[in-house]
Amino acid sequence: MEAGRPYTRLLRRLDSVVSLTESDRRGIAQIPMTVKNFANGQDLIRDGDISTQCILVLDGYLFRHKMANGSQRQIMSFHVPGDIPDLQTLHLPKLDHTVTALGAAVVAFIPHTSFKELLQASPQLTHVFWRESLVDAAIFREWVINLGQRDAIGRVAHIICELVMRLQAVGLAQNMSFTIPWTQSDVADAAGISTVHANRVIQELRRLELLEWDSRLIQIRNWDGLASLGDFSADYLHLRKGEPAIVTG
Amino acid sequence: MEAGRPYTRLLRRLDSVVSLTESDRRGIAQIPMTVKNFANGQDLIRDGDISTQCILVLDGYLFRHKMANGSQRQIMSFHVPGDIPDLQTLHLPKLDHTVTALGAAVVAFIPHTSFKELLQASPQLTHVFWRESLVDAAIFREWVINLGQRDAIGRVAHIICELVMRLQAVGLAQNMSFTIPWTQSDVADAAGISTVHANRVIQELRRLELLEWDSRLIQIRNWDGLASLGDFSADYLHLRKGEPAIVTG
DNA sequence: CGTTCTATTGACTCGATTCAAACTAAGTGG
DNA sequence: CCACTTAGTTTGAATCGAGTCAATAGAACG
Repeated sequence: MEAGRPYTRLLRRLDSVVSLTESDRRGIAQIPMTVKNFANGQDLIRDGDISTQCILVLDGYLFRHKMANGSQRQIMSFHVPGDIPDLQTLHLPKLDHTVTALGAAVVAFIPHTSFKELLQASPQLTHVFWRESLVDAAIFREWVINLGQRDAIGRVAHIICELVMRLQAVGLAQNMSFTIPWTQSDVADAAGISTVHANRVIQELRRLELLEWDSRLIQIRNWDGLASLGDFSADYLHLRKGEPAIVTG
Repeated sequence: MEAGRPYTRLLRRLDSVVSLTESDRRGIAQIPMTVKNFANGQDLIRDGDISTQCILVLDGYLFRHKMANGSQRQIMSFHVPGDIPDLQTLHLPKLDHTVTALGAAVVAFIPHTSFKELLQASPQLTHVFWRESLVDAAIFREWVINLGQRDAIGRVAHIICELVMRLQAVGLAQNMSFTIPWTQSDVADAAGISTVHANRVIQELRRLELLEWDSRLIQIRNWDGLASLGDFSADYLHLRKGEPAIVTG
């Protein structure tokens, strides 16, 4: 497990969005972070909690989910290193869903108080983090489309495409392949389909030679085919280096 | 059509979230706004556009949507007076979906430049608008659950419940009833079902005496029954007066 | 008063779920 | 090292919710 100094992940992520000033980089490097390990399936924060700190993923995966009708779990997002899955708690501290570790995960906790002080002092950083929270929202919009308009195989293909792109953006999907410690039942709950059908869809993806999917290791074999089946276009991820970040003069 | 001074809608909306200072209220009242009318079905901004201003709904409804697989439309949100459906363009100016008028609508355009100046000058207002954009995201998360885990009738019930609550919050759903100029095909595209099935589901809602649905006028007859069928809980709307908004000292 | 939406209905089809069972891999403890 | 357990994957058969196609009925519009 690579972890390094916790803020490195964050800096590397923000660098992909905007060029930070030296003062902003120093501010981030000085922010207090508490590193902690979580085991597979462990909840980090739960639906209904009032949060006082933010979670920065350093290593491994997290996912956000919520129960519908009391028992049916919907996974609403997966999170990769560099993500802050509960950034919204900065201004909306009451949780309306649960954040859980997918496999063993290392995270850093950042107290809201110091985070807010940092943002207060820098319009540039306010822009970058606000933007991050808006990309988060853009991803949910795409998931609405995914669940509302695509059939089962398209949904799963789309989820894989998104993960590859996001992992690639932080240097974690070399050669279009990555490992993720999920089960087919996790895939099913993210795609809004049954576990049995998830299994059939995965087999079909293999049969079409779009990818290899051996337990936890996924290797894309035909990106164009997969992207086309999943109706995937990376626009909504807003990955490229952004527009000028200056707020005013 | 009630419109009044355009910023009144905005102030009234923000008041429900936090208590603004006199200086913030003045700042909002002085922001330049251009009022414009739109006809049913007219696009305000389109997928791919680069936006330089924000849209404040004054009267009527807007909706956001995007095509999947080239031809299937998914509606991802409805917007009521007081909403700023493209608030995200402030930091993410490239549109990844289209905003369209649902029926005749009156909106105010707010230039990004003046909006950003205002926010730059007030941490309080930054908090309030950032929060608004996070509630927007929370609503998308709930729609992910809606489309992923609920059956057709539950989805439509949930959408109705959400609309009632949001309209009520801005004083536009007296006695649990409201008018909205949509067609059953719009409802279908929001719920991710076919038009024919939307029709059957609406008839079933009537038959169960949960509501009356005469063309454009919807009157809830049994809120508890409707909310229970739609597995609705208003938590995710984060409607109540918020937590202290002070960012630092 | 015809044209164009929109709503409604019936018949048929299909994608996906459910239920049930079998199979595989990975521990765990004796 | 082997019996036993448990979690996860795979398969088949029956069923069902929702889609498609096609036709009709109403409402709205110019």
